[in-house]
Amino acid sequence: MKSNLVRFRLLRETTENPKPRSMEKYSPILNNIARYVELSDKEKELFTSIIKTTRVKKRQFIIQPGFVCEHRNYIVKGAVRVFHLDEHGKEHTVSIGVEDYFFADFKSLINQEPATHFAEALEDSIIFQLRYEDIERLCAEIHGLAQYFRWLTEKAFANSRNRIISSIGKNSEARYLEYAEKYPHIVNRVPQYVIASYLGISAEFLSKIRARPIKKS
Amino acid sequence: MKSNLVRFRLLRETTENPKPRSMEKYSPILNNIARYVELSDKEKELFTSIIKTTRVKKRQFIIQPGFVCEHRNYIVKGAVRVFHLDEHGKEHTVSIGVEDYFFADFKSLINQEPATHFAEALEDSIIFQLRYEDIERLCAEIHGLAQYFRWLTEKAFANSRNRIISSIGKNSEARYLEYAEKYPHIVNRVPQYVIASYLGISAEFLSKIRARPIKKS
DNA sequence: ATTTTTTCTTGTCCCAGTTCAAGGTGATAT
DNA sequence: ATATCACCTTGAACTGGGACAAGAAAAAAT
Repeated sequence: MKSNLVRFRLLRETTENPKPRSMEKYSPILNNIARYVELSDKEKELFTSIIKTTRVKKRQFIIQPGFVCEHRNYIVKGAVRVFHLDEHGKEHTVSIGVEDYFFADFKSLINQEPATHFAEALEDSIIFQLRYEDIERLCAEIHGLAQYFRWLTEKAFANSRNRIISSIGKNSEARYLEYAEKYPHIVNRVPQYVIASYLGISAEFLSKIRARPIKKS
Repeated sequence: MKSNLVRFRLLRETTENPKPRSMEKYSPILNNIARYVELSDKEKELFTSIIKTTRVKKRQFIIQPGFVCEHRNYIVKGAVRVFHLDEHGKEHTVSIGVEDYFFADFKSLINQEPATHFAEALEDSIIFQLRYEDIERLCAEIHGLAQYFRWLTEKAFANSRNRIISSIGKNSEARYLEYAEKYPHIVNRVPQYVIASYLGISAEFLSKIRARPIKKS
């Protein structure tokens, strides 16, 4: 935190001939950005200067209800799920992500209000964390970055619509098969009860679906 | 279409002393923008110059499957729903909006691919239509506008997450009561079968829920 | 005003998916 | 190696909500 600020100030003071920090570390997220917009070297420096790298162990929480979700989180390595605990103590998984995926309690993040969701590491993971205010400040400054996050969110929003259609339009088996086809790399990497709670069915019933005659995983 | 281009060109040529077109007409959407960002008069001129006003009758389609969703649509007056027809011929309403609401088949819009959804006027309505490329061009030019649409989409995305949680976490009655409390102005304005198909339940069952002892609408 | 269309209600029957319970399997730790 | 924990499977009994059918009521058209 403090060290981020210092690093940032140093960068600004050596604008003429910035000593380039090692950038390979950030190539995953920079490549993601490059798919949408082109940033100058200086903008990349600025952007990477706000990144905090966090290492978490399997089953560790990155976001917890009651605490404001301060960061937009990017998975460099590992797997994370975001879920919600309802009044009956049942878990409802909102998102499951692996490498090259952003996650947050977005309602908490954009309103800077207490979170209602958990984010839990499903494996030992490496996370890039971007503070909310740092992103806002940079988006105000760097037009390309505002565009990047705009497109990113529009894509996420469109996907989310798709998911609503599936969840109210299709039955459990269809939803599972759709998911398994769309995310084959996830379906065999995370526990089944997580997939079940993402699809909105009980773990037991998912097991029964998978045991069905043809087209089991 | 053609006429928009002409108008736009005229504006650019008279930059020094732009003859202000009447802006009252656009105040609903400009007020919406003003809640997030401040645009200069010139930017407002530019923005409103891409707006096409469309009048639709009740039951008319604004978006249809197979056609690319060219516009981001804003409801000035009236009510519109976006829905999807599944393989069994059942309707699934994705969004219901009244005044001061944006709608589109967002997947079609942002990928500029054929739509899979209908948008249908639930009342005689007045719609502002913003072409996809016009918005993209203006967002590239006007930083504030990119920020506006970024924030707008982030809010919509966060809401959409909420809805997923409700749809997989709560039962029909809870979903209906939540909806009725959140959108009281909509629940008594649009047909019940539309609400039902939005909540993912049959029209018959919604009727039964409403007939339940306490807390009927 | 009366006919037609659209929307809403109510009843009966049935099935997809839940809950509870108990046992199995595979990983991790000691 | 064996005990523990995490995860998965299978079964039996139950239930929320769907499908169908038939009518009532409200709105729109003539």
